[in-house]
Amino acid sequence: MSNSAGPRDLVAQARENWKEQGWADAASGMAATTSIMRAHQILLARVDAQLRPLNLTFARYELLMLLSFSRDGALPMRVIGERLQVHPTSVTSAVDRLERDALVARRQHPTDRRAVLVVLADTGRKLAMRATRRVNDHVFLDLGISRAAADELTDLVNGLRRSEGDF
Amino acid sequence: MSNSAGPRDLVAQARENWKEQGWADAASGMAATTSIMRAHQILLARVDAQLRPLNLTFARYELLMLLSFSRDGALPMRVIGERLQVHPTSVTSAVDRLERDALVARRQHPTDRRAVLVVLADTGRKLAMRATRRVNDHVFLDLGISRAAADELTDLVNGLRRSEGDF
DNA sequence: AACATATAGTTGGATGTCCTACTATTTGAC
DNA sequence: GTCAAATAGTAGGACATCCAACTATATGTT
Repeated sequence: MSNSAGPRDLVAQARENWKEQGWADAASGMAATTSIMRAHQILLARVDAQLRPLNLTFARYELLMLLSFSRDGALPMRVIGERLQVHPTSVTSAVDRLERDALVARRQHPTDRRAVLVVLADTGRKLAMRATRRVNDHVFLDLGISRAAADELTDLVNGLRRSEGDF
Repeated sequence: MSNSAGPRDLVAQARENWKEQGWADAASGMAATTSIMRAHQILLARVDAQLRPLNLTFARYELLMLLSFSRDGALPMRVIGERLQVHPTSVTSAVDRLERDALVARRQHPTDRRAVLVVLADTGRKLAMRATRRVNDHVFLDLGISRAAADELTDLVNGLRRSEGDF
């Protein structure tokens, strides 16, 4: 019946389906999960659209920013993976591409010969600044929801992150 | 100084960095975006962990469920892409793998020779049911936040989706 | 010291997402 | 009716993510 024209709320639709099937007690979790997936897709697309002209992606941008905020502009691969909470192989992949573009370089760790230091190059630092201006101005400054709503969103996700042992 | 041991809140850390750099007005958007990225990673990992034993992923599970809720257990590729809000090539990719596992089949569209109908196989319908039980019981039923919080989260994301023209 | 165990990174492979380009078919304007 | 423009799918490619397996190095226990 709500099958008129135009875009419906697909999450609400799914929630109704869940209730009809007798899974009402899982509906909130399903709806929240589906919502997060869509929010991720929307925000990643917005950020990547701003970074594309700079030949960057959100993953690589985050890595550059992490380095630029670090004391020496250099961190071991392992620490990068910990901070960004991604798999070691994802760090390898991102650093490969950043190094290919001469934005970072791999260096020997001074004391641990297993470890690899990733050092931020000047070009990398400058590009990260340009990228930040773009994402701040065109994405973060106005997400399309109020600043209070954005903060609430962050708070609610904090609960989820806590349940995952993030802090 | 908050550089003690143990896991800190990396989003909060980033927010502080943003303020220090004079980007305070973009901090809420940055924090919310980063939070969504992490929430996505957490929830996708939980769901996929439940689906892996069934040889499914969230993307393919969603497609199976979409078909199972459809009137005839069949939809054109284009409609699937619209409903799941993914690129046509992502639908092709998912259907390829579902078809490989004999969970769906491609059929000719009755009136449009360009179009492809994806029809749900019995095995696909049964597997979708098993999968739903798993994700409901082990993920959706308890996200690690209260049901009210999950609903608030969905509401806040609704604002973002509205700003994207989702409905 | 010597060996078992843990840790740091990389490689190879599977999957998902998007983009661009291309083919086939349908629609719509003239 | 004809032909340009729109639409449906697919192919190929770039990237990101994870997992499993492997190498090299460090640690710690005896």
